[in-house]
Amino acid sequence: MIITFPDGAQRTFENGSTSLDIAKQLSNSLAKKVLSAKVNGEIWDITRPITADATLQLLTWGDTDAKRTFWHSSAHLMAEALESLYPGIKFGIGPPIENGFYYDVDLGDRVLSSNDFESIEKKMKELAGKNNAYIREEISKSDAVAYFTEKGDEYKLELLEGLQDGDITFYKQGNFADLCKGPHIPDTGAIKAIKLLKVAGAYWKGDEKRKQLTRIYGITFPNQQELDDYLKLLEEAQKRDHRKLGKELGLFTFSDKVGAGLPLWLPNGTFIREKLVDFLKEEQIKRGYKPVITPHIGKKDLYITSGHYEKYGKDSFQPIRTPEEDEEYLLKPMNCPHHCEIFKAFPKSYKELPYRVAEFGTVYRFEQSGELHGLTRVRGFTQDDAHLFCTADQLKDEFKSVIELIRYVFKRLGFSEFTAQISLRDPENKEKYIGSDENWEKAERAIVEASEEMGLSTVTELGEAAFYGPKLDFMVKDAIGRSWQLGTIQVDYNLPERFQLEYIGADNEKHRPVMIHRAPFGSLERFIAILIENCAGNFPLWIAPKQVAIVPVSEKFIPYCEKVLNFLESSDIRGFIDYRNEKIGKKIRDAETSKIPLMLVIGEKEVDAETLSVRKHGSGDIGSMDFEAFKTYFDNLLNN
RNA sequence: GCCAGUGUAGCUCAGUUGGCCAGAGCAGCUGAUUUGUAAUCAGCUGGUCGGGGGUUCGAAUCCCUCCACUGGCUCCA
Repeated sequence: MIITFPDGAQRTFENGSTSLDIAKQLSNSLAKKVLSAKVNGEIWDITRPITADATLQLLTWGDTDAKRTFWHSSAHLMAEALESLYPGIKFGIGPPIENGFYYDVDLGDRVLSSNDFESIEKKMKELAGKNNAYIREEISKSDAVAYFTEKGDEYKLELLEGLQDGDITFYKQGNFADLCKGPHIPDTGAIKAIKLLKVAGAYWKGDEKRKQLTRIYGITFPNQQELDDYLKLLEEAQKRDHRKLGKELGLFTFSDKVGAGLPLWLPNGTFIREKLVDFLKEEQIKRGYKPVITPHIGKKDLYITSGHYEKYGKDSFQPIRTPEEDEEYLLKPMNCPHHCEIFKAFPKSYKELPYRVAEFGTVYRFEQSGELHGLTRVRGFTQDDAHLFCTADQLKDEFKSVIELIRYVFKRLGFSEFTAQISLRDPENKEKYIGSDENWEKAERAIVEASEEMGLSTVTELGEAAFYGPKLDFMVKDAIGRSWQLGTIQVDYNLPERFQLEYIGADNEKHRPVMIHRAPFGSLERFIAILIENCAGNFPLWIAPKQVAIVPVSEKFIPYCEKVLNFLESSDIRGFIDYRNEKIGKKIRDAETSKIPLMLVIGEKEVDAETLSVRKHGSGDIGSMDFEAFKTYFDNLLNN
């Protein structure tokens, strides 16, 4: 048979050779490293015979697919260890994930905590040391059902229900057999370094109405060094956690007395926040947005009209009642209903479209208690919200303009790594969505084309659209790899309908506008959280609350420092003098730990020569320069 | 909301199987020191051990409950 390699090279091998055989013939060192193989585009066990001409790519640890194979096999190894330690437990699913793997198990009445990790890891290492082979076995559905019936594992039986006879495989290693389509590494011996990371509850099939299983997360590596490096990386990431830095840098805080999920912005955090708001306000005005302001509450009726009350009313903060008339008001969970009323305040002509109203609107949502998380998931937050009312024909251009804005914002704030996701409706379930087919097609096409024309690389997800329209979301990862949605652009056919929004067209007839919700930051809280983690607290110079620390060598030089401060102020540079009676090393250390971008050390030399001795955060002494040179240096950093 | 874990001074953490008046470092305050590129020295202040209830002669430590936080699950207009 002829095997074609990724570089296009072709070689003949004996029919029935496995990928491992082939690897051995190519190079012994390669054969030792290969974990799985892509045969005709499908990931296979390397011990599985290839029986016809095929394309073959040998996968080693560096390949994501090989890692997945390795971790999938590790999940089986953990399952084997668990079964041997806790006989009679039942298994859900145990897949590889981005970093490691997990297995969902039903432990019966047993409770597992991280205290048990050590004994499980020990057992896993013991089993791994046996070099047991992972053996693939095709099995009939009836035999598979019989096996798990005998074992009493209702979860596996439920999984079997969804599988076709003839399409079912088991993998066995040691004393453990699992329903699994594979592939796996050849044997457990390759798994050298093992670390269990966390336990969590996870609903069976992700359904909160069903039983909660115990999910155990772990990660494994082919050698100890890789594991150590990984753990080190996690540790480093934790230092960037916005909750930690927020405390250390005095950005924000929470108080039990005020309430969970209700952030209190401290002066430094407020400074950054206001810088961002001013920046975006200015950019929006340049792009034809009109700032508006609406109240924090609105009558219940408003949200009955918008439909939010029906969908979220029970799970929201409950209505506030007026003392006498017994009217009910809700804390606003969204700005759009108010903005719809703004649109309706005066009759609109097609000549006024697109009509763009923008508001930094604070909203309140009763998030589930287990969901609250630092600034990324809170109960009171401010959206950089705007609503664009336009005609269907204007959709695409509006989208392009918002994409441009979001990319500009991300660029200015150093978000180089983000993903853009287009969420379209599920073509199988069109009845789940509001709005006509024609409108949906128009809107979806507008999003796809706008993204293409802007050169934005996107992933498209079918069925992820909101019920009221398709959307485009921008996601950025936090310090520990969780992905958060920041910027968003959403088309809405629902609210214009519910609020009976209209404009007069060129034909002198009434028409319904389309509405776009959009927010480049998403929420200021979440955006700033991710910003903190992205820059590790070293904010871009233009938003740093304090830009320059003036550090006198002794108090004799304070008059000169004040002259320096005056100069900074007249140059629009935010400086302050460290007047404390401390040694110079201490003052520098404090400025470094509080991540002040620049320090000016002032002593006798500087006074005599009318210069400044500049020190940059993280880089140390830069050297001395005169006032004007410093200004130039600063401006360069500012515009970077 | 669910599962598991955690909660000691403003911050980071000690506090052995329940047993003197609950400790340290940093921060803060006072004083000395006048300093040349990441921590000067000394003294002092500061805690209803998350809240409430219980067991006990005795609880930071054991039990119950509520609250908050951490990691997941579900949710996220």
